[in-house]
Amino acid sequence: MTAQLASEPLTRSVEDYLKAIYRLSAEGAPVSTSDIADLLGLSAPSVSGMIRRLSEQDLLEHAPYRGVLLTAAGRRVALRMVRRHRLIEAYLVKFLGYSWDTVHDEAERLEHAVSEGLIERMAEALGNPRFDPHGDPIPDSNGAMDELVYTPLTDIPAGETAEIRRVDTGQAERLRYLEQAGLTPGTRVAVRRHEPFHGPITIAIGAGERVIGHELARQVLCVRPEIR
Amino acid sequence: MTAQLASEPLTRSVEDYLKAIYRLSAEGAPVSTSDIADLLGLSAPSVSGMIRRLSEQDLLEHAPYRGVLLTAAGRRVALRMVRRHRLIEAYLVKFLGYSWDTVHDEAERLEHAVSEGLIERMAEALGNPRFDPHGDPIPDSNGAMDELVYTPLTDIPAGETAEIRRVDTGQAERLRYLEQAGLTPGTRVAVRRHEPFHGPITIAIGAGERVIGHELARQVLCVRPEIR
DNA sequence: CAAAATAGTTAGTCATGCCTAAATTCGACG
DNA sequence: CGTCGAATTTAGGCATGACTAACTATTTTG
Repeated sequence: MTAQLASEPLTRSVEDYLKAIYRLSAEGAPVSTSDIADLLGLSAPSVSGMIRRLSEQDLLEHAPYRGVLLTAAGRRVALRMVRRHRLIEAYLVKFLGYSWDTVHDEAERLEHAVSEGLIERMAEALGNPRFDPHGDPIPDSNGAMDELVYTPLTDIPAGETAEIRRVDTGQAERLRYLEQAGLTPGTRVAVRRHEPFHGPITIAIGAGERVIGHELARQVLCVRPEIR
Repeated sequence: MTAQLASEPLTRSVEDYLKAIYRLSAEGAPVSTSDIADLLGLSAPSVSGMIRRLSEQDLLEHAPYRGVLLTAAGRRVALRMVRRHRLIEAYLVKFLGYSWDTVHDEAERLEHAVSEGLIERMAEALGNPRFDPHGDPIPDSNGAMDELVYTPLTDIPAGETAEIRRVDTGQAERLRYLEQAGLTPGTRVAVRRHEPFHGPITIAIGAGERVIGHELARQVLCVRPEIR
């Protein structure tokens, strides 16, 4: 257990870097300087400098010219920020009338300012939810969280909306089709109509509508924007 | 009207200085460098430096060796912070189970992080209160606020608590008595018992109890910790 | 496989906001 | 009216965290 006794307080910058690196290391691969710079909107040398400071504090490991990986301590900080962010979003949507798509910026600032005690009170007021309004899992105070449960587009009831998360096909032809149709991860769609007997389904996306065959739609994996 | 169009964003420090200066200028007199330094826990040279920067931005006026006064723009910023602070305290007490005396630190950090929109949503959820849990008036979004209404200690019902705000006597003997009894502005007391026919009243203060004559108690002015 | 393109790092600068030490100013008092 | 002491300001330094310019390592490609 890597204890982190009596560490000096983390700055807002440090928290943002660690959260960004956590997000970028979903694949388990080392994270590049320029990916961090792009995500945070900073110059590459600024990131290089911060990487040095963070690795001196054992929050990440740096192989020069190769990239960085979070240490256990760094991941702990990142997961604490993820928990804060997602709980704040859930709270603002449930109790203060924010909508799904407007909470992000507010949470981005608040996550650095709330105390541990306030976060736990908010969690309790929400009934200790395990997922946020975007369907993303909320880590518990130890950093453990549920896996995301993806729902195929075919299983989203007509009239509901969902966000595309993963496309479960390797066929280039299908990927190309989905791409030009705008059906990429991160896109929100509303399901309009299911034809019976495993027929095509009609969805609204942005301004227009699309009709998707059942077989392809089964490979479009979504999350639904509910607080569960 | 001193417009403040397209000003650069204010830092947390700047907001804290302006709020402190506002608090210290209750009398309308210029505020001294050392009073600001004491209140914020900073060295006098640090305050001197910040005063220079703030007066360059026309947030305050500085007469060297004489003290500072807020400009209209500076007062506007200060009142916005006061509004935020008091609304946040009220919100945390009403909706998240904080007690009167533990909200301050949390509000102190949050007041710099919440957006204008969130503050207004919180105000609305509270029913646009005009006073915070300490009885202090909450400025409206234009900076206007009600005067504090003081209640004489004699008018606080038995069983209730109040905070002493002002002592309305100039008699040194009485002031000395109140001082040694611990009955100074800022002290919280609980009223235990009123003797009939304008007799003395018994109050609890800290650990012990005191019995105060009716005439003197009438001059001890309080506010009551309710959200009105 | 070498050169060009790309990615990453080092060097040096700047703004903010804090500090201590050393002047300076003001006001009071003999 | 001069001197002493307290308050204030100036001078100079430091940490954080950003930037640009210049250099170096790696990867891609003809």
